[in-house]
Amino acid sequence: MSRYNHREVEPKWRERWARAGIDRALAPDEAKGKPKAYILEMFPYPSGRIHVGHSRNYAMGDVIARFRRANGYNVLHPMGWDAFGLPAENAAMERGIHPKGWTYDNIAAMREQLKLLGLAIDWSREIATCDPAYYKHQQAMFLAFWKKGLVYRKKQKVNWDPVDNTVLANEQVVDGKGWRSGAAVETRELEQWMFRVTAYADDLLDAIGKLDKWPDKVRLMQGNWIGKSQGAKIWWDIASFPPPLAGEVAERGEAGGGAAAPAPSVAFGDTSPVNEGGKQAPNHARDPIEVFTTRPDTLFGASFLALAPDHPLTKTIAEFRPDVAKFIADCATLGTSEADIEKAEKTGIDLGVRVKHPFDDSWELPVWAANFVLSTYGTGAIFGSPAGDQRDLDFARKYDLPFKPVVLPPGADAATYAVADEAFTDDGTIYNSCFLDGLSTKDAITRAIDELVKLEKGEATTKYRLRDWGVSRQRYWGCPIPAIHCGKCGIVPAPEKDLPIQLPEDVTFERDKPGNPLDRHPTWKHTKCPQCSGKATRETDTLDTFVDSSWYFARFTDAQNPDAPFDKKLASYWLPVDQYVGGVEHAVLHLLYARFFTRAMRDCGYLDLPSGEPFASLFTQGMVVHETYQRKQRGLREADIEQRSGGRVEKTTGFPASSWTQSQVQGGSVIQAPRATYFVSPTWLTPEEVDLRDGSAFERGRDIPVDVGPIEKMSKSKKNVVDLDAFVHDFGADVARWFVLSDSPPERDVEWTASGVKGAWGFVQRVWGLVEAHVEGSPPATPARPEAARSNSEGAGAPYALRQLAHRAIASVTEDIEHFRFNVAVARSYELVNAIAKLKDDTSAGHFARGEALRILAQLIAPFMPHLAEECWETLGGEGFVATAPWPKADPALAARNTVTLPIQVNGKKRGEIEAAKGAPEAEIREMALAHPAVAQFLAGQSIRKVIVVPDRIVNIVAS
RNA sequence: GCGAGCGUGGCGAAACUGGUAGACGCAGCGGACUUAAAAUCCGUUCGCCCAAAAGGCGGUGCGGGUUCAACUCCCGCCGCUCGCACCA
Repeated sequence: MSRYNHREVEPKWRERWARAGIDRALAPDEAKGKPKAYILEMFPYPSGRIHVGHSRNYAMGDVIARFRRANGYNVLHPMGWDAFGLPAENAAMERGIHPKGWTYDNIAAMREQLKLLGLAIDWSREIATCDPAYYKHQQAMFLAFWKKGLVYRKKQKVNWDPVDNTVLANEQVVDGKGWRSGAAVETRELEQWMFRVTAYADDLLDAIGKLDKWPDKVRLMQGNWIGKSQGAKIWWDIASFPPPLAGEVAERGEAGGGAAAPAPSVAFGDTSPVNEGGKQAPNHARDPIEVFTTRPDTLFGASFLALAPDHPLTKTIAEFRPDVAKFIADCATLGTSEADIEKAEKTGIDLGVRVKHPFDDSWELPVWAANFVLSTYGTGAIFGSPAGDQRDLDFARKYDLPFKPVVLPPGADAATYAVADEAFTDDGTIYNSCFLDGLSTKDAITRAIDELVKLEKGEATTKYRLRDWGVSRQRYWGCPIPAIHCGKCGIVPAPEKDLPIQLPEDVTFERDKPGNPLDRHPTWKHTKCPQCSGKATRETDTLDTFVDSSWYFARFTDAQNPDAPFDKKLASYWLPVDQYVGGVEHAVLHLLYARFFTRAMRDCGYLDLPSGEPFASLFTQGMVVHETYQRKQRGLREADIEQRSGGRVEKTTGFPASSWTQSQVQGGSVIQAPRATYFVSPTWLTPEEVDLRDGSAFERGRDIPVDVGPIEKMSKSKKNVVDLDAFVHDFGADVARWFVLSDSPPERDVEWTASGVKGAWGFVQRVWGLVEAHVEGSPPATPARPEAARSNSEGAGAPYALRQLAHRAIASVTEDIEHFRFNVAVARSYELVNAIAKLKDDTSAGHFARGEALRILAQLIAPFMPHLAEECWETLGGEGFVATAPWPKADPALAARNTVTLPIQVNGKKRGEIEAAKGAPEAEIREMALAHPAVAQFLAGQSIRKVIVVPDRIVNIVAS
């Protein structure tokens, strides 16, 4: 018996598959009635090298793709590269190489690595988003969106990442820090290119309900992100300004402020003004204050208005009131991290302004500025209704503002009910509220809005947390935005015939010169205005790379089309993606943008896809995690680290690291390590550099003890990665694939361990051993007797039992793959192998059963371990490729159980078992159960009160 | 704070719409083969009681409940993970 040699077998089959072209997706007219299946894994960023952690995602998609193909589907399973992005520029700065060279080198290396895995990918459709042949179409699409009014420019406060020197979308800011750099995000005012995602806010939200093959978690996250709330806008008329300032403020207001620039240009005719914010400057001194609320029913409980610190009126007042100016400044220094928000006290300042209550002209309320009001949500102004909102109540108590309850909790007595320290925020009955008295919360909301509309003091409205997507990035390595700035004509679209607008290759990257190399380029941006032919400059911002990944799945349907992003018919045939596989980290960003983009493409005529949904089914897989290792440093000890911020002291235990800098310490808190003068940055070691023996870890070859750190997601930075090439060389791609799918449910993380690898390796050898033994063993003297092959219920004996088990394995594995229970499918395969190994029967019946079971096994493991399966299939005399052989069908007669083992319980405890024919009548079962000796013994001296027979399941006898 | 998910042997985990808890793998233990080891194969492995077997008792984070029957359903806690977060 020879050892299975993956080093020969694996490349051999990959070559044969490639030569036969079995992975190519068929054109719709070639498919001849085959249903289509578009299987896609989130495409990788070409960061350098692939490690085994990446392989899980692709292995899962590949199992599904191969399974669908075996089941007669026309499968599209493509691969490409999300190739624009910052790491390329950082590499350029660090190593003086060009981002393009770096990216394409990485792509070449990673393509070879992916091929090593034996994935059934149609490589003829490979794309890279940095290829002008790709981004040309993206630029054209940008122009089409622009024409449709889905693109505009806006001067707005943006999230500025001071490390990456670029703007971030709201979705890219996590806990006040850049999602990539981790640096605290600053606020800047910049002219931005925007995508009007909010145009689809309602549809994006409603359609979530139809995405029933998406994880609930992701649907929930998207719903929260869009954050729809229905309520009312209310306009509060100004009653008075504080006397000394009133005249002055009113006068300034009269002058119109002049802050907002006039709209400079209109592109594509009147339908789509490219600049927003060019409206008539509001007069903050006279215009009513607009407030958003979801609870207009509590209007009679209002006791104050509160404005955001950066609300225009607050700013206006601040010009005359140093204390208000100081308040604004104080609020600005406050951090935005969760810890800061939690600790920050609610503070405010009376602006001296008074407004009239919309329902009662004589009722005047004070206007405050308050730090807890957000300028970015709603209108940046609220009315405080302390009895019905905890925050308002705290605020009112602190500043001695009045409050009265207006919502009576169910069952409470109006005469005695009072609000103390807890606001009542639920629904109830309205009282103390004039014409709303006696109404339920729900009815009162409607009634209040009706009244507001009648008085022209407000209207019903819907607010979203979702905001438009700012796509401008001040970076080089991205898709150039096809727009031209002309002194005369304003901002005009680049002519379509000039696309692609290509990135110049002769650019410089210097660490000390932040900013955009495109902007610095001596000639690139200078061009002619397409309208007046005068001197003009190109837009030097590039598109957020999330734009690139928002439509790549559509490009795959027609990847090499030079004239269009894709053929409408082809895209309509393949889309939506039937199975999308990727990490949860994209639950909001990428998936939301892609959903927006698909709708926009549909509405611009690119696609026939009524739903606008790109991904019919989504699976979010868990990561591969691994222990981390750190070199022990002399003098480095664990220490208690005190972190003070505000009045609170938090103690943590850890290693003080020199990489901690003040800027990473939020809000002026101080990190102290009481005994520590030994700040040492950790030196991470790769698993290869570490020897594990006797439960301790040592640096390989040097016998220096190593600290074993927490188990974390495999990542380059922590070095806890296992390189794919080396692993495949040592153990083979099949072992890697099998292992990442076997140990944990796919949605959960799986820990990469040496013992797990050993198990997978052992399985490969065992399967091969059985196949070889079967083929080499002396064939039985007589040919298989007919009864061995018969698939009816008359069979008996060990060979027949094996046949039954094999056919049950088919049924089970098929179900398991359908439901993404790969770990269970793996367990079933082990059971089958165990059973095959156990059959010691050299008769022709045994031989026949073993051969059949082995062929079934080869087919069942083919999606997981395609190389091994192929080698076994061939050795067993299977026809063609196992990869393209039709998926086995379980013979119902064999898979079905004709007898069942029924446990007999007495009072819920198992006391015996009986064998009964499947579907045997209840009365018969009952007799058998009561006759069971052990059961009878338990029943002695008791009277039977009830016998429950669950057909083919269980018998429970209730006795006392 | 709000929302979601999870909690099962030494470990990763199974258990279909409530019906034999711990399939399968790893590690462990015992054995075979070997001069020996590795590899491979066979057996065994939730805990407790009993000399052993047969058998019994307990057992799915904790406390209650529904049910003939609960890992599964309901109520109340505890713990962990993730997401959102001063959202008006």
